[in-house]
Amino acid sequence: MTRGRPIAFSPDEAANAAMQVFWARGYESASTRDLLEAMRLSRSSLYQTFGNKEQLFLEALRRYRESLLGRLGRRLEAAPSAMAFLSALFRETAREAGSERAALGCLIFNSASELGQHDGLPSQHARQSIAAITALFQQAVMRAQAEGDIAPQRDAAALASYLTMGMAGLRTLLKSGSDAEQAGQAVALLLEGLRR
Amino acid sequence: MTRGRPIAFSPDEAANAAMQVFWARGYESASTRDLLEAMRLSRSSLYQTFGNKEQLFLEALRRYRESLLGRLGRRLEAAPSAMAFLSALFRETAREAGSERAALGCLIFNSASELGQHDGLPSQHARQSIAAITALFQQAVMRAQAEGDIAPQRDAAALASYLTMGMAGLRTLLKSGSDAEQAGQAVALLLEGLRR
DNA sequence: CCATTTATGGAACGTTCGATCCATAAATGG
DNA sequence: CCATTTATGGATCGAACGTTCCATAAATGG
Repeated sequence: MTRGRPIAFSPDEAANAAMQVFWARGYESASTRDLLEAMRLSRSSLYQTFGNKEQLFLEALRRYRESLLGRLGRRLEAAPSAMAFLSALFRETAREAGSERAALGCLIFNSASELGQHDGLPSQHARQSIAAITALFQQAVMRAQAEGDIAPQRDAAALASYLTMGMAGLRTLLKSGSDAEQAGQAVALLLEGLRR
Repeated sequence: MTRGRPIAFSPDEAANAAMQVFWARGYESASTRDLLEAMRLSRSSLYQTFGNKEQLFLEALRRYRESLLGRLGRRLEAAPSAMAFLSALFRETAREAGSERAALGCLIFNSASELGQHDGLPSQHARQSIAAITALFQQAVMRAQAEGDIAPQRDAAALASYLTMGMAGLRTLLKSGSDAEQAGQAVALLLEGLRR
């Protein structure tokens, strides 16, 4: 059917490489040179395959979100209890303190902070991604209520917002270099507030 | 004593105008054109008076930090109780939801998020500013313990980190456009965690 | 009023930005 | 093997970036 020279790179791997660049450097600060180098393709191929920088970012953010939510969703399903899932998630994140991983932060919260209330798709998608995280937290909270770890009369949506706020704050602390003790203490208190 | 043409602008007001620009647009995204327009002076005057963009940012961040900490310190002193101060601070911040003020966020947390663990003075100063906020929170917590609103055996430093994490997260939520109900619920839970 | 000092406005610097275009390379189906 | 199709590499675009520089304007002290 198709004729012509076949593609010499994997669009999938290229998009993942772009995601890493946006993750490490932010939307605006990620230059097309940075992206091309990491994606290992030519300018022509980038623009032909992904449109432009904004569309490439949207694709990177989409991949990040789906990957993150997929991973968390599976972890939540596999966890012995929803509370165990939440505890482990926050404690493990706090334990990243000082690492390169911690300095990266989370692409979603990074983007939300960078893009704020801007017009345009990148900002919109970042906000929707935060909402998706909150929805997952609410799912976990409701399961924890069913499992008797959280009082059933408590507002699950409110607790989910509380957890999203906590994770956003934790990511900010880690990005600004707070140590494992500080992050761990803050997370311990956050989780205490969840149980009662 | 001094001879020559006198300055035609107030360096103080110019620095405050620059602070507003960095606050609204971020360090990298604030262009010299933006700054000059807001500061109402010429390129020459900017570079002669403030050195360069980095030094101007450091001055803007210094002003923001001193202004914020000064204001919070006075509010804490004047408050009937440290717990009342903390409650009011977080509740009022949550009530900003949806406003232009909320979309701006906090210059310190904005900068910490944008600059992360970069080398260089801007990143360092942003981190130190966060540490200063945590120190103020710890002061408030210790006073609340002395006043009987927080159990004295609880770790004041840990509670301060918890509050800094909460404020950082709250600012992120507000920046990404969460509504007053969501922010208010999250803050209410945060403050509950403080009391016990 | 003049010499001196400093501020000002604007031109210009080299670099980098995202994006476009075109000639060429490389594969295909017929 | 050829006509066709598509990818590739690189030159190039105009705009914007932070910064420097210089001629000029405007005030001062003597």
